[in-house]
Amino acid sequence: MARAQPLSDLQIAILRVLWDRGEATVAQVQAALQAERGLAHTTVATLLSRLAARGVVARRSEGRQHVYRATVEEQDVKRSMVSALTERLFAGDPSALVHHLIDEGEIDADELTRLRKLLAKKRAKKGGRRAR
Amino acid sequence: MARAQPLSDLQIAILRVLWDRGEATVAQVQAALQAERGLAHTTVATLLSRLAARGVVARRSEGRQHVYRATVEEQDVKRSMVSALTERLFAGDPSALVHHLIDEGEIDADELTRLRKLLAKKRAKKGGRRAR
DNA sequence: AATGTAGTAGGACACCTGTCGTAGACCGTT
DNA sequence: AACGGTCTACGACAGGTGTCCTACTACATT
Repeated sequence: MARAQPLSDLQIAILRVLWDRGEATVAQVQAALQAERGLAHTTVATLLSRLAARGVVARRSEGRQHVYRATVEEQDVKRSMVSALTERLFAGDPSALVHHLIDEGEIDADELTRLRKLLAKKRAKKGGRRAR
Repeated sequence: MARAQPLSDLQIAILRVLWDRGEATVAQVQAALQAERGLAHTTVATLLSRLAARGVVARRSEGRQHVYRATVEEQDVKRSMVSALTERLFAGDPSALVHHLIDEGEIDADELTRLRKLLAKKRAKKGGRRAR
C-alpha cells in the first residue's frame, strides 16, 4: 500500500470525490469541485495525473477517457494526517488535542458523553483490537 | 494580529522554539533544532527572515545579531490548524475528529473521563465564555 | 592596525503545487 | 471525407519551501 505522503488541501478535495464515488472521470471530478473551486478541466486532469504518478490514485481507460480511483484509504489518510498534526502541535499526545478542542468550546459535555458511550460499545464488541 | 497562513512543519518547529523561549537568536534556534534536523546556520537564518517577512515573527537587533520572537500565538495557530484539518477531513465536525481518535484507539475511557472532568471544571469556573 | 570570527544579506537551486494553454488523438455527424 | 467536439498529453510558469553558499560587515583580540 502506498504510504500517505503529505497531501495538500486540493489533493484531499480530489480524493474526497473519489472516495465518495468510488471512481470518477476527470470531468466528473471537475464538476464535483466546480462549486468550491472553479478549476479548468485541464487543471483537474493535471492534478489527477500527478496523483497517479505518485501512486495515490490509479486509473483505467474506458474508451477515450480515464476513470480514476483512489488507492489510499480515507481511513489511512485520516490517521496519518491526524497523527502528523498531533505530533507537530501537541507533542504527539492525542488527549492534548481533545483537550484543545474542549478549551476552544468545540466539544461540549453532551458530545463527550455520547462519545464515551460509543467507546464503551466499541470496547464491548471488539474488546480492544488495536493493542499498542 | 497577523492571520495564521498555513505553516509548514519546519516553520512550526521553529515557532515552537520561539514559543518555548519567548525569544531566540538564529544560533539558539539552530541549536534547538539540531537534534531533530541538522540545519545549517544560514538555513535557519533564511527561514527566520522569511517568517519575519510574512509577519509571523518579529525581530530586534541586539548588537550584531537578531533576536526573534513569534508574533502569532501558539493557541491561535493550533486553533486554525486544527480547524483546517477538521474542515478538510471531517467535514468541519470536531466530534467526528474525536470519534476518529477513539476508533483508532488513541483515546481510551480513562482519558475521556479525565477530559470530561476537566470540561466540567472549566464550565463551573467560567460558565461558558465562548458562546458561538 | 591586522586578523580572524560571528553574523546577516542576498542569491541560487531544485522540487512541489496550483493553474492553464496548446497540440494532437479520436469519434460521431454531416 | 471533412468538421467539430471531447479528451488526454505536455509544457509552461509563478509562488512557496527547504537548503546552502558566498559576500560583506562589524567586532574583539593580538
